[in-house]
Amino acid sequence: MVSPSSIGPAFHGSGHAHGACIDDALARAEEVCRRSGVRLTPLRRRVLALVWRGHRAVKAYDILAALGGGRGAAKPPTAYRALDFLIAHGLIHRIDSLNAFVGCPRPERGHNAQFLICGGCGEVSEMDAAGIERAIADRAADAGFALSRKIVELHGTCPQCMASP
Amino acid sequence: MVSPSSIGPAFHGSGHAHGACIDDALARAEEVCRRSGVRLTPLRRRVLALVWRGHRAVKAYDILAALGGGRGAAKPPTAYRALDFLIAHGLIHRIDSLNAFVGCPRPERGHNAQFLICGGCGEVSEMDAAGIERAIADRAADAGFALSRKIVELHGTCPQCMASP
DNA sequence: CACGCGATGGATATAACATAGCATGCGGCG
DNA sequence: CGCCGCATGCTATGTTATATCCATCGCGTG
Repeated sequence: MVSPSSIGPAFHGSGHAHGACIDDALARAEEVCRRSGVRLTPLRRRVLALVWRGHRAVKAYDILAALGGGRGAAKPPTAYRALDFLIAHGLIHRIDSLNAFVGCPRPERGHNAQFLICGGCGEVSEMDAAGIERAIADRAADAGFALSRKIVELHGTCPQCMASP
Repeated sequence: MVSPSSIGPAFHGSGHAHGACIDDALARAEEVCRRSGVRLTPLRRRVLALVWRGHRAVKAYDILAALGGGRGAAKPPTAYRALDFLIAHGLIHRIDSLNAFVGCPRPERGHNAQFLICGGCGEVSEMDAAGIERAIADRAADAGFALSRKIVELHGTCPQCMASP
């Protein structure tokens, strides 16, 4: 069995009960914030849920549009501030090559991450591959380069999309 | 001795005759275009030279500003079209995490690339590290994921900037 | 030459992404 | 109460990128 938000190169495809993923993510987020002594306010919670609408990267302005349901539409800073908070606490990741955001399935762990991004279905899968990290650390050390942020975004086609074009 | 545009984790710092890097890059580009049967027009050449102004990533709108020297300023599509051409022919790379562009020191080879990006001086160093490529390919294969574009952008501090803060 | 054709790039407009700076409300605490 | 810090809202603006249309140029062919 595979838990709903398991990490690793597990692509979910269309056939899973995604509500559980969202609930799980929100529960983990509550816990992370509680421990850090920061507030997962209703707005931040809403934004987090929106990012978790699927296992795909979500654009800031799509979140903004979803927020602004009522008459007064939400303004960009509202969305970006919430996103910044969620990133700062490791609850979501920014995918630079897409200008978009994806939920982190393991916010409780300070971990390195690499992303597999399917061009077919848009699904993003987060990995923490020790081999990749090691290769990067080795090469940086050779160069005398002190690493801070490591961006590994791998575009391609997931197994499901390979099977059904 | 190190050639001006050698590949690898060689940071250039401020003390090198950069004119040679530019000349070298332009000469390589001429050769690449000649072989591919495409035209390195004056505009494209100018943009390439501008990207090579230093070993740093250059923003599209900075190029645009530099182009628009005369009275009628150049328009965005002019710069983006030239940049797209240069990317398509492997003469420059886009650094997604910076929304910027950097010259490729080895346009003649279809190679994989990883970037070391110094937050101190802004210098970008291109590598082709077999170990990193292998680790990525292995992990993707495990996941049944067919890779297309691989983005590896490593932010941190270069040896020179570590030495002189 | 006249014509058509593909490549190039100029002009206008707009879309998409992101931040600055300031005002307001609210809860905690001395 | 008076003050502070935080979260959120607002206006405005800055930055990055693309769509669409059209003028031009070089070139091969009828």
